[in-house]
Amino acid sequence: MQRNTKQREAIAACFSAENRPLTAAEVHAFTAKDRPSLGIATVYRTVNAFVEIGMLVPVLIGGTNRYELSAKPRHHHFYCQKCDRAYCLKECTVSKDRLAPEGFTVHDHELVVYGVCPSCRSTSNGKEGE
Amino acid sequence: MQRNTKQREAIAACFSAENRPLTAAEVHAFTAKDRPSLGIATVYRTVNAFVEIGMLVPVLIGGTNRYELSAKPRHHHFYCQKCDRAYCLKECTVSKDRLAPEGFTVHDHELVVYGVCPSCRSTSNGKEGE
DNA sequence: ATCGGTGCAAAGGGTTTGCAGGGTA
DNA sequence: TACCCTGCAAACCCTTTGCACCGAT
Repeated sequence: MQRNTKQREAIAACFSAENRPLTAAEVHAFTAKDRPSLGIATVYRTVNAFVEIGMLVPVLIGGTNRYELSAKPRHHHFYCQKCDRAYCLKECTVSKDRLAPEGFTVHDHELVVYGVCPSCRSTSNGKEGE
Repeated sequence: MQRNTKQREAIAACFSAENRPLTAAEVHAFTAKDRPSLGIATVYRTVNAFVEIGMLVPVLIGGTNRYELSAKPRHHHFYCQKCDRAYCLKECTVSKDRLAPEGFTVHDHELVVYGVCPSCRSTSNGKEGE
């Protein structure tokens, strides 16, 4: 049975607040403001626990693992090549039929759009926080 | 200027022979038959060099980095969740317009289909362990 | 008082890099 | 011969794990 701790609350809050796929490092950075002692290992363990209970789903884009709230309709993602942030896009527009040829069993699919996000485009900063 | 070595030949041959995105570990395993002394570091360096000269392109799916020949028409990929192999699918069928909302600059996109490949489906071999 | 959660540090995979020696041009 | 390429090992980054302590129930 899971217990409620301040750390878990802080980690869960990140996902609600950002509403986009986050890496463990991003979560760790966000929680550092309120709970500087919260270790990166706790972030990983908690995130994995949240995935197991179905609260988060893994989003594999951009090399590092990301996670987002599972309570969202099917959608795809945008990856900003400047700031390495992932964003959620609107609902899925990919036609489900014939995604793969005969012989392949299709379980799922993911569409990732690469480019530059509005924040990076307007400020032409790069890998900066906010 | 690049030099032709047996190692580089062997590495390039893997991509021609397999015609699908390969990880460094996969390339290393293939070359091991002919050139057991070829180190994994050489695979990484060579693959990165091939990307720089435009011969290979990175394919970021499934957690580990993969690479494929760039001399192929636009297409997407299938990732087998059993054997961890990536395959190339037919040409792109995603409509290019409205991939992202206002404010986002779109450079590229990638559609990944997850499932089980014919080889794993028929023989039920694969990674086992489930 | 339990027993899951946390912090720290060390361990584990994947990838890169430093260095000395080897092979191509 | 010159210089790139290679092998090996150490370094790095991301993620997981061991262990002792903390704290929610």
